[in-house]
Amino acid sequence: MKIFLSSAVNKIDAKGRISIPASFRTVLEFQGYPGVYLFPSFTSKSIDGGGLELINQISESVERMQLFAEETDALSTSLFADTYNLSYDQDGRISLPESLMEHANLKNKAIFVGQGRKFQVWNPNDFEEFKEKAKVKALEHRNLIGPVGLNKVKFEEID
Amino acid sequence: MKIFLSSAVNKIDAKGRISIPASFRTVLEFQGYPGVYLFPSFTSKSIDGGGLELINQISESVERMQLFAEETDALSTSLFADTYNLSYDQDGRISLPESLMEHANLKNKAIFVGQGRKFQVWNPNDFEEFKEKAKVKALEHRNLIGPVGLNKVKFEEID
DNA sequence: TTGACTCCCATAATATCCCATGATAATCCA
DNA sequence: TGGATTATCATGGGATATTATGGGAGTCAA
Repeated sequence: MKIFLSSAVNKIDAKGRISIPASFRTVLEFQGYPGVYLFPSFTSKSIDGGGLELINQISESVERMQLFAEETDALSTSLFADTYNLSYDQDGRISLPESLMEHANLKNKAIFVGQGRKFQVWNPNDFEEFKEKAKVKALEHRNLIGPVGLNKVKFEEID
Repeated sequence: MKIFLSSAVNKIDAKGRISIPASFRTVLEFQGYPGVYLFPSFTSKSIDGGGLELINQISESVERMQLFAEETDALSTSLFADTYNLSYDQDGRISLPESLMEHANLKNKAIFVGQGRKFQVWNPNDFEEFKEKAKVKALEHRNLIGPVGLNKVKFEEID
């Protein structure tokens, strides 16, 4: 499996540890590194996460931008300054940095949400709220998605 | 056989397992991966399912959408967050995640319905109901399908 | 020494593996 | 061709592996 799929609610224990879902760990290790990259989402009260692939993509796009503008220094600074590379223990757990916990409003539970080439970590309640809105938006743009939920098939006679 | 055809009612056992019809497994394996992708249907109380081809189409669609950055998060969330990649055991059984069981109102039986490039999983009773309504609609749009009763039919994708 | 962080082990719940069975469909062969 | 043998399939259940999670003990630094 090469992409982050499905979602799971896990507990944050008394020591501040939380298990990364096993299926997510499989993807991370498939990408060649036993660790995870986390940073605060720009657009929501959640944490963006991924593996080597994600961080490489980000690095590359930042470098491309820096060829053209000096102001991107600010961007890359804030991007990389708040990005953490955490390795998990043999049971697959990490302890989240305080600043990320705060940004995503995490208490004692968190939901890991697969998003294809990356994933997000949310406060479960906040995520429910977001998901409702997301569903509406997705339906609005459903025609752009393609065959999901539709059978775009043409029937044609053969002689 | 390359497409999902016909339908079958199977049992959900005490452990929550259900057999994927053998003919469906043949299609899935033809697509190159021993697993199935399932997600709640946008438009009905059923589960949409397919193989690698389906998930690749979805992934590609999301990639294309990168242009519309602000919608991307919402879209990829509603597409990937509830999508499960389940591999079946050597007897061809999977155990359905709670959230899918709930969405499709599944208890101890489910019907697998072939739909060409994908398939659906329904509560058998709900499906009967749906079929009645579908029949009415089909009659209304009969002119779009062509002569009913023809057996030489070609399925062709539309892009 | 205190607190933060690992490493390691225990455990309960769940998922998966493996084998058995009965039913049905497919094949074979005299 | 018809009857018997083989495959295939859905399903049940015991045994084993995996997963998330709790907690003890050791390490390190201030």
